[in-house]
Amino acid sequence: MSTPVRKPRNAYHHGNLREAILQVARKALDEGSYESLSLRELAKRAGVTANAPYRHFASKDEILAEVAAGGFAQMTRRFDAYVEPDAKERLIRLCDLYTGFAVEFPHLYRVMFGIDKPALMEHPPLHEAAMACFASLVAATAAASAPEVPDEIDLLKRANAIWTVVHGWSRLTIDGMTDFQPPGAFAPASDLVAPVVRRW
Amino acid sequence: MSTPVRKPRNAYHHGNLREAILQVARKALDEGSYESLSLRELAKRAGVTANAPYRHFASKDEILAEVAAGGFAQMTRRFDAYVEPDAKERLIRLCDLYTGFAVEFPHLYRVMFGIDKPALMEHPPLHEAAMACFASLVAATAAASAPEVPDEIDLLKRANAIWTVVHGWSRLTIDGMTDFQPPGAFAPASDLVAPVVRRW
DNA sequence: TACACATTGTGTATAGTGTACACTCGTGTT
DNA sequence: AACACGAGTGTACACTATACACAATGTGTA
Repeated sequence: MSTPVRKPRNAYHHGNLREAILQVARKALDEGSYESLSLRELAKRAGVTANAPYRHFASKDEILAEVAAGGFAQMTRRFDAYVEPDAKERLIRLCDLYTGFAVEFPHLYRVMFGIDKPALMEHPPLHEAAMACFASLVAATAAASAPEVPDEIDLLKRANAIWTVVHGWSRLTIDGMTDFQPPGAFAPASDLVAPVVRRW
Repeated sequence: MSTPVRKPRNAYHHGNLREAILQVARKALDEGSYESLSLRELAKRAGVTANAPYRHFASKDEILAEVAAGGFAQMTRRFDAYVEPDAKERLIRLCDLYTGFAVEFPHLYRVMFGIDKPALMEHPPLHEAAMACFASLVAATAAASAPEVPDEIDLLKRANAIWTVVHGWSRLTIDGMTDFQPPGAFAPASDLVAPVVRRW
C-alpha cells in the first residue's frame, strides 16, 4: 500500500507533500522547460498553497536540486542495469544510453547540469548523485580497459573523455544545434567513442 | 569620431540606445550570470527608463539573442585570426582557443547555446552567427583533412566530432563538473582531439 | 520659418514571480 | 483534557517582463 500522493479530500494536511512536490516538479520538467516551471504552479498542482512547499524545501533551487539528483539516480540505475558481457562493447553502448536519456528528458537533463546556476551543484544530494553516476561510468571504463588497468589518473582521463563526448553530443542535440544539418552529418556518440575504446 | 554610447546630459533622446543596451547586456554577462540580468537593470545602466529598450527590441529574449550572436561573431573572429601554417596543428589549437573562450566568458557562452530556451536560436541573426562560426570550424577541418578531401557528409561528421568534444569539454568545465576531480584528470580538449586529427 | 509627422523616450498599470512572516488547523503525547 | 508542535493558509513585499497612452524631440515639406 503505497503512500498516496494526491491530497485526500477535505484534509488540511497533505500527508506526503515533499514527495508530491518532487513528483509534480519532475513531471513538469518532463513536459516543459525549466523556464515555465514556477513554484506556485507546482504547489497548485499538488493541491496546496504557494507557500506550503517551504515547509519541506528551503528554496525553489533546493527543489530543482532534488529533482536533478533524482535524474542522476535514474541514469545511474539505467547504467547499472545494462548488461553486456563484452566490457568494451558495454561501455560503447552506455554512450548511446546516456545520450538517449538526455534526448528523452532534455529539460531534466539541463537542470541536472545547472541552468546557469552552478551553485545548484553545491547541494550535497545532487553532488552525491552526480558523483555516483560518474563513478558508474568510471567503473565501466575500468572494465573496458582490462586486463592491464591504467593508473588512477589515466583511468579518470579516459572516463572524462567519454563524458566529454556524450555530454557534448547531448547538449548540442537538445539545444538544437543539429537541427539545421543534413541527415547523417551528426553520427551517434558511440561512433565517436567506439574506435578509441577498442584501442584501449 | 565614434558615436557616444553614454547618454548626453540633459538629452531626451539617448542617441544610440540600441548599441548601448547590447553593450551593457554583454558587460553584465561578462560579470554575472544570466539569472541576475534584468531588463530593468540594463535600462538603468544605460541611463534610461525600463521601457525604452522596447523601442529597439521586441523582448528581453531578442536582446539576449543579439548578444549571443555577438558572442559567436567574436569567436569566429578569433578563429579566423589564428594563423598556423600546419593545418592539422591549427585545428588542434583552435580547440583550445574554443574552450578558452568558453572559460573566459562562461555566462555568455551559456546564453549563446540557449539557457533552456532553444527558441532563442530561431532568431535569424543568432542562427546566422552560429552557422558562420560552425562554417569556420568546418573550413579548418577541411584544411586539416587535405589533400584527399572527404565528401561533404564525412567532412561535416568530422567537424561535428570536433564540436562535440570542445562543446562537451566547455560545458563540463563551466558547469563545475571538473571541480571535484584530482588535478590532471581532466586533460585539455586538444589532447582528446589531437590523436584523431593527426590520423585524418 | 511653420507645421505635420515619425521616432524615441516617459509614466502608469497589470499579471506573475520567489519568498518572509504571522497566523491557524489537526494530531500525538502526556 | 491540555498542550506542544508539525504542516498547512493568508497576506504582504519587492521584483520581474511587458502593454498602453502620452510627451518630448528631430525631420521633411510647405
